[in-house]
Amino acid sequence: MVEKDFSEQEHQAALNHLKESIPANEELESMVNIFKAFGDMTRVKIILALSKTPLSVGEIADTLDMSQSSISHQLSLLRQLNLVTSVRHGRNIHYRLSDQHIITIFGQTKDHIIEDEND
Amino acid sequence: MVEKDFSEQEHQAALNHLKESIPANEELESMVNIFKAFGDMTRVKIILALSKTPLSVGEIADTLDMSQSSISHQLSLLRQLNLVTSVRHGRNIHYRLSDQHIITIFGQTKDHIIEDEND
DNA sequence: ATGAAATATGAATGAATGCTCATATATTCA
DNA sequence: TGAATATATGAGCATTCATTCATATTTCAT
Repeated sequence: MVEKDFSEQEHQAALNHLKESIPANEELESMVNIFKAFGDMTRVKIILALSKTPLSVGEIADTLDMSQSSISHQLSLLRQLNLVTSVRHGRNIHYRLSDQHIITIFGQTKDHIIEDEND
Repeated sequence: MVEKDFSEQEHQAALNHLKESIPANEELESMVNIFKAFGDMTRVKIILALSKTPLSVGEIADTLDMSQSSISHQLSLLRQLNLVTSVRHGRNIHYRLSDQHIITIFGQTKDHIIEDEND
């Protein structure tokens, strides 16, 4: 095979610029961290619960049948990533999703899965 | 506080149905697994590279400056999740994204991050 | 002030995970 | 067939991570 066909040429062109086209670690890290946050059943459930209504830590723990401590740890992580915000109301602290974008991403992913099942 | 105000009533109503409104583990698991896959720098880079052009294992390893073995292991995981597909071409195996949905999800997440930086 | 209730936090532990190394498998070519 | 090239795979190791347990902190009620 002396001559490459056209699509092979395209491939070569893409290959040449590929290395530079991939963003540096620092730029990708926040995205990766958000996906990491979504990659845990407990956190996904917390987020789904908060998508219905703001909730206190205790309410989330009750809803998910999990310990207060575990939920609190996870909320702390979600808060660090700005995925949730918290406001104290008396003895309770109300957590809510920081933006609705999150739910859109969930929906998009569900779409991917559904498309997948139709094979 | 004898009477609850209106938004408090809404909250109670939401709380009552909350437990049932959260999907069972089996239904969430595939979503969580996809997010887990996206929650790793190497796999994100592989996906971004494949979003430009189909690539062989070796080409990916070269592009990302990582070992053949490591890339192959990760590709195997991405394949299990139907995020990529592979076709053998002679000695090489060409990997490609199984659908463009994936890139949409990445974009959506980037939007979330950008919105976030404008606080 | 004091006790109770809600939440946060640090340390410890077991499980999951990513990489490496060695090796197996598959394909081409001479 | 046999050597070379590309990819896959299993075991081992170090690290990360989710939960638990014990305890600290904050706020309310009395």
